[in-house]
Amino acid sequence: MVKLSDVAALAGVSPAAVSRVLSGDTTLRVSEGTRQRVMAAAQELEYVPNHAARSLRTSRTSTIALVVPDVTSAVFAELARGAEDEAGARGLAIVLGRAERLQDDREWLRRLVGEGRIDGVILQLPDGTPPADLEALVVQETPIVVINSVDDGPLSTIVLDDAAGIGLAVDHLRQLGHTDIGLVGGLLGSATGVRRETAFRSAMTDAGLRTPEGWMTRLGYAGTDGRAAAIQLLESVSLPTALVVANLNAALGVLAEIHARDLRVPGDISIVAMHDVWYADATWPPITTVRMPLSELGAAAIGALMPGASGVTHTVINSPPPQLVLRRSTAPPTSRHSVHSAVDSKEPPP
Amino acid sequence: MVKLSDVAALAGVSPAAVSRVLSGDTTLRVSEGTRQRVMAAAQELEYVPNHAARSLRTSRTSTIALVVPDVTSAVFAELARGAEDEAGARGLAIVLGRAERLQDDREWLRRLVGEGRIDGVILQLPDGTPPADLEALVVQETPIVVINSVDDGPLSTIVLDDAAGIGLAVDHLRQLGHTDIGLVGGLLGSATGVRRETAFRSAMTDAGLRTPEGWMTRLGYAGTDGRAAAIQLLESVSLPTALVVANLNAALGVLAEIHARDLRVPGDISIVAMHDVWYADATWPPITTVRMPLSELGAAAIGALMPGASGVTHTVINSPPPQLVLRRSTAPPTSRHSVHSAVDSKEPPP
DNA sequence: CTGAAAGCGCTTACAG
DNA sequence: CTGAAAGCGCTTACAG
Repeated sequence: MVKLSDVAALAGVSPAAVSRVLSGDTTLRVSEGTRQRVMAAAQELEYVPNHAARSLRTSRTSTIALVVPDVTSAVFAELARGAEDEAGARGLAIVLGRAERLQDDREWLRRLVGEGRIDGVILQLPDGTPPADLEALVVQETPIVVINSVDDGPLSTIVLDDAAGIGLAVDHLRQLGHTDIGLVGGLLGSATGVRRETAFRSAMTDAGLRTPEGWMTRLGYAGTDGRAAAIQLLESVSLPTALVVANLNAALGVLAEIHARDLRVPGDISIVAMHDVWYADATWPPITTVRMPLSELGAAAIGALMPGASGVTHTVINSPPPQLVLRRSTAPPTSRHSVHSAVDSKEPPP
Repeated sequence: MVKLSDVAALAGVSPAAVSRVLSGDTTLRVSEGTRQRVMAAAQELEYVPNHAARSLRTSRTSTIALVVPDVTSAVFAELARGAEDEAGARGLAIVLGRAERLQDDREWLRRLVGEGRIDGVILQLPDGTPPADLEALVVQETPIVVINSVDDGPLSTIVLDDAAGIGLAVDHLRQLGHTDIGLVGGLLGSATGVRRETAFRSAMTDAGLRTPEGWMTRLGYAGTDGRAAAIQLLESVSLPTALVVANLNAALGVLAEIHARDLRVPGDISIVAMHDVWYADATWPPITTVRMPLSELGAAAIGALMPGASGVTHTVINSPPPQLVLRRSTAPPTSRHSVHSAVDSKEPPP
């Protein structure tokens, strides 16, 4: 490997001068002639600075850890792309980690940080992580930003504008004429799940509608969770004419169960799901979704870890705003449901 | 950060002694008493060696780059898990990269290597990468292993046992009584696609069956590719009673198109797909798949980059062997197809 | 405007 | 059996 002193020798200057020229200079204390010679020499030798040496000297690693609970989740791919692009633009590398490790091997992140291998951590918490586990992370002096999970607490957070996204979904169904709308929600204890359910309730209230408790499930974001939710919902006495599904993964399960019962989407029931991923367009019918700014979330997370960023902040990403991606899983309700059945299903005591 | 000399001071020995004790010692030239004192001191101070310093000294980084074309692909998640577990066990970190970057920014990998940030590269090539691009990678002295793509050439390769997987799928359909079997294949120019098509042809031949060219498509692995393939297939004069789909992603698209035409799976047509991913169980009907040892592939790739590994090798992962995951998309053919229609569709010249 | 020197925190021949 | 010393390749006060 060619090193600084090689370039210096070729350019006829000291290594220090080369270092200064190549790093863009602090106070530009180099003559133009010298600068030219140095640049030419570096180019000719294809000089690339050694990362370990630089890191040892500066205590900066230009590396960020991206820790997520589930690489197969609907949100990961786009999130990772946003983070990667931003990282690339800043010359940072991204180290991948699974959030399970935080539990399986509590030393893992601590070791990564302790070894001085990373400048910061982007962390998406598994649903329902207790606040105590958050506190445990805070001790490390490495900056951490928690994404797509909690939106307050002792660590910096960045979340999506869940209220806007859910609002869009509800509005869409309203405009189609639906009044009986159910929610397939996230797991009880999921921070995004809570935000989305709250947003759903308030959007319904704003529209002058009510949703019986029986039309809202909280079983989680996975495909099987959606299937379980659909089983539960479809056994209600009365059915909603439309469902807002808080995550596209769950929507696949919902769709499967509806098919299994020989009901029709959107004929018997309309579906809108949060997050737009390729397979929303590869199901039958293709699913109408709300596209959320996930790559922007990823990019913002990188930004939040840069030296400039100050203290603990709580950010909501709402640019570009959530966008409805219209496909074929939503349509006006059919006349089968002629009665406005949105009433509280208060069951009599047994 | 506590450093080696701090531990040495507390233990009353030289830094050199601490280094030797902590690194497991070369020739164990330390008295038991000293070793105990050193270990105790390191533990008490929670000493973690600085990675940059060690890396600068040893020229090893304990970091592997994992470069893939598509994080949303059916194979990525499990592959990454296998690689990550193996890496974790060896104390390595994994840096994520997208294969697009190899084209967009040809400097990227070169820079990563040049900076001395990685010990090796695991690379899954985008379908149809020309061999010349492979040669370009070989110049770097950092070990590279190409996975899940080509199975020979100037770089080390690791692939799945595609022939065994496809054989399993064909056998399953045969046992159900199918004789008219089509193939939804990978992109023309996809190395795995070619292997799977070859395997399909030979499995059919072994079974004494023939598949007309019109029942074999080569449009790619994505969901939309599967949809396009289904459109093409379903417009044949005669239809096969079953399809082997070379990738689960494409199978979603196939399923969607079949639904769109109001045909039934498996009533009208059976489907088996390669790769078992969560959404195979979240569609309707759930899709029968062939599970391939992807996490083992990931782990093997890490192993292939370790110092012990010698020279260019070409490996096929076949343990555990591919496994049929029976779901509801396959069934015996219905009597509708009474005639063995597997004949070459040699069209007359126009 | 530029160079000589120190030092980041390790590891490892080389002595003793 | 253990220590003193050199050096990995940088960056950056400090001189001049």
